[in-house]
Amino acid sequence: MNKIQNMDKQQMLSKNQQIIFDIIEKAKEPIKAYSILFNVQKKGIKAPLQVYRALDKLVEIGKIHKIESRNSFVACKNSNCQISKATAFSICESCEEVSEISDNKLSKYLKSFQNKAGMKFKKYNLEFFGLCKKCSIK
Amino acid sequence: MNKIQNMDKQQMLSKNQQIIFDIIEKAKEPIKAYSILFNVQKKGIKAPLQVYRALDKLVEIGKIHKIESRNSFVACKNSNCQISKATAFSICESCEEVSEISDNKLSKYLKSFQNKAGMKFKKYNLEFFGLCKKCSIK
DNA sequence: TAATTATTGTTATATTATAACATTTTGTAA
DNA sequence: TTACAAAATGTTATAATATAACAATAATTA
Repeated sequence: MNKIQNMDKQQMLSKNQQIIFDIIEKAKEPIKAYSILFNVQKKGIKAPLQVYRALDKLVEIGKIHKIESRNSFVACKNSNCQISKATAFSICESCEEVSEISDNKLSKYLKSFQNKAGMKFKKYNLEFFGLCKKCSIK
Repeated sequence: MNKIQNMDKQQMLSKNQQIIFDIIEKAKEPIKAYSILFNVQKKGIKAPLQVYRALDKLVEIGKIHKIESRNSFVACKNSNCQISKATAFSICESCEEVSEISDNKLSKYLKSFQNKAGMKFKKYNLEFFGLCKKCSIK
């Protein structure tokens, strides 16, 4: 029995997937693959590839997202999987705080957006950059 | 005299910047840093850092954009600098074709978007993924 | 002309990610 | 319940992407 129940998204996670997901979920900020590796070495996960394989799977099933501009990973905050292929984040360029944006209007607008070239979109990722409230006062 | 006139965007490019910009502009597809390096070695640019420094500058002034999900670079298709901080691309997951989207409604919508958390955005990057026309027929 | 800033050159190294192969575990269906 | 297929794991090596640190030169400005 290598699968462990995880109720959140009706998805069974394997041992390594669960270990790595737990690390990411506990982290208050986006976390990088090699930082995850460092954190799980005491649990027997020794090689980068073990981490990357779990990350790939977790991204695929929408439990985590990759912040492309930062090469880092965050747990999905939307307990229902629905928007795992439609992601938006705000990123503070000063403190590097990242939050997932859930705005129905925005996601509706972007989902319905169709390029003039006639491309059918399956997925999008949007990253906003600026200063968060805290950093803009300073 | 280390600066060379470039009329497009009223921006003087240095020797290395111009060499590297020319490569990117000529390329029909997004091009990666080390591929650029390979292409400019005959012109005396030998080290990755020389490429990355030019890329950083070119991104900063909006002559090129980085496709974050692909770690690659494309020349900006909008001759006026205006939207260099507001970028949108469509990416074919099959043939990897990338096109820059210029849609006034979209950019207007996103520029005016303000996060509920009160963050002021200076910049955004949006990447759509799917199949281009050609690939969706196959 | 001096001072400042931007750019270049160079070596070394850090960071991020995958290839290739062997093995084990899990799910499925005869 | 066995056999087959699919998914996950373990391991070593290496590829690909990016930056640190330092020295020198060129361009701009005061």
